[in-house]
Amino acid sequence: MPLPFDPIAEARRNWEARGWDAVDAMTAATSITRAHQILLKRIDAALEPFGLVFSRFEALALLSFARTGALPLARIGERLQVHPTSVTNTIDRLEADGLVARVPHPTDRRATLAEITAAGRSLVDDAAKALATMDYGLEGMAGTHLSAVERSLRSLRSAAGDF
Amino acid sequence: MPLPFDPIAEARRNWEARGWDAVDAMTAATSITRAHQILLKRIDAALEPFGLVFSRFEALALLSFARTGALPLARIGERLQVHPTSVTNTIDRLEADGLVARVPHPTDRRATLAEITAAGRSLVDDAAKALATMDYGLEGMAGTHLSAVERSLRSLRSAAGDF
DNA sequence: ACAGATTACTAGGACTTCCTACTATCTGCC
DNA sequence: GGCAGATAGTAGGAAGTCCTAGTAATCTGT
Repeated sequence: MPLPFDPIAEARRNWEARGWDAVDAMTAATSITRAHQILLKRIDAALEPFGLVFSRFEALALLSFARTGALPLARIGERLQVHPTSVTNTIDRLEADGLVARVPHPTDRRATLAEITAAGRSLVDDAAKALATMDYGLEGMAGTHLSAVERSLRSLRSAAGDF
Repeated sequence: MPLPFDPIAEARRNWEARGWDAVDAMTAATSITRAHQILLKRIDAALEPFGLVFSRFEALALLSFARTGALPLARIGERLQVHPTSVTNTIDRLEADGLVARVPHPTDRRATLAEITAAGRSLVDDAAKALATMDYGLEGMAGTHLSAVERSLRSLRSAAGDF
């Protein structure tokens, strides 16, 4: 049951009426928050048949691209930009499902490698196809808009120190 | 410690090499996810001195704009696009901090109104100023990019049935 | 008038993420 | 060598979100 008006446009009007500043930033930030919420729900729904959620899919995909199919957990956290403890949790789940295996690092005894299994490779490939089919939750968004979003957010990520 | 490369651009290369589809959608979706993560962290940090997080701030701001300063919880959930149980949780916290009060709906005995208190009004105003000062986490993003993001995501929100 | 469908809210539980703190290990420099 | 500081991973805990299920009240159609 959609609202009869755009709630973000309405928030903008309220903000302006109150004399609060940075209205453009507020609407952009709120839009991003809501877009994330929509996408995550759609993507997780698409991944549900595979027993995955987006974060686990991302980790699995990353491992599938590694030359040896294995990476230290710390490396995974850097690439996916998540907290070390989140990586532990993600890999715990993937390991419990037999999609990755923890193996000791050959030279650094502090480190643990997560290595994708054959089952993991097979699953991530099917899951990627399923996600592509539903355009990662963005179906209906024009290609020009996709590029515009990616381009605009790149400066934010860069300024945040991602790369 | 930034990565020496853009992890999303790198993901794009890997996706293409593997022959996976919807690469533009993948990069856009991943960018939105990451942007949300960055923003939420910055915004919550800015709200921390006020004892708020973004979701509680949004609820408080919404109530401050209501003509009577009060709304049924269901109305709040619709406007903020969150699950009813999340509203209960949000209002629980705000009520515990004396920023809103639950009052019975005058005509519908199923419903409960959340009414902003004087303390709540004062706090939300200060918090809004603090958020404006740091541009809702988007400082450094050009105005044209802000508008581009908002415009591009509006079609997504509309297609998702928000309004 | 009234039974069935709908709506409002909340309790309990699952899940994900982050933070702090801790152990084990490695690295750089004296 | 050996010690201080950095790095890798995990346990325990807090917070937020959603889902399912359940109670109470209201609305609807006949």
